[in-house]
Amino acid sequence: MPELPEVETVVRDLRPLLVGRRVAAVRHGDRTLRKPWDAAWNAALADLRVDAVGRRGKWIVAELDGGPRLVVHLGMTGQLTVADPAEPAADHTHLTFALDDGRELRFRDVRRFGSATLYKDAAALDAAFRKQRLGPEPFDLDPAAFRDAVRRTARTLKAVLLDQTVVAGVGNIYADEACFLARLHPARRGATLTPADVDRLREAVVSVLTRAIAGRGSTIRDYGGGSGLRGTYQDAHAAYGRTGQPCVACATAIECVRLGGRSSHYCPTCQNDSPQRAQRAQREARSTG
DNA sequence: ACAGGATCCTGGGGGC
DNA sequence: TGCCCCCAGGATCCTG
Repeated sequence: MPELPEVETVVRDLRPLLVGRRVAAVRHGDRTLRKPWDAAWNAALADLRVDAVGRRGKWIVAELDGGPRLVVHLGMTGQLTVADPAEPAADHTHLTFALDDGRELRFRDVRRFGSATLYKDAAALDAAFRKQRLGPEPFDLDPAAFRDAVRRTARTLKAVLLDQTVVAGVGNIYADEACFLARLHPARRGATLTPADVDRLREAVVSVLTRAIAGRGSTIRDYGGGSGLRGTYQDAHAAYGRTGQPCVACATAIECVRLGGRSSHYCPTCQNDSPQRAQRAQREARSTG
């Protein structure tokens, strides 16, 4: 579920509640997550203080004193919240970290596509990110490198934007929103884009993510920030989830197709990359190398 | 090598 | 009401 803006919101909410706190105890359920929680980590975490809470792509990273890194991925339905122990834990709460101030950090994930992992130090975490070839943050994208990555592939723009090795943090909502803003059809093939097209796409990604963070992300169904508060950016969506509704720019009905196994929403007028136009763009792309 | 589909899991909503 | 099918903010493995 959560993409970069939602993960960033969770991090910002949790940071003041967690930094400086120590882990008093860890409890875990018996249902396995995408990566199983190792029971040995319960003892490894005991008494460690949280020094920092951050994010890399869609991964939440808590830095603990002495070096260990607790890394959480929310998958589709994950929720990470701080709660009072008196408040009953919701179904599908898999991990509970009791804190030294009497509160609890809870990880809940209905579909169990998420994970929580403890790395022994920063180097071990870096190695894991390198192994999965996690790409750059959208805000740090090198324009030339992004042009190369997009124009080198025959995949659709939708697939490229969802590829975490190209850019980290973009998911289904913001891929559609970025394509809309850049006026590029999500089914367009990367290799058919001009350098200017790719630059426009990169700027659209940054713009959409920045505005979504300011709106605390998009709540479609499960997502809430670190305190369970809903996001607001769903109200600003121009494409995602708006099938059949009028385009905010031209009033044409938004259409939906399946790309890379994901629903992809677009305006057939504003994002009308006709075959002729795509071919022309491809010729230009070849001639400019 | 690369692109695209299947798969993991649970729950909610729509149609009959 | 019940059932069945489809859908869902993701990542990874497998196939052609």
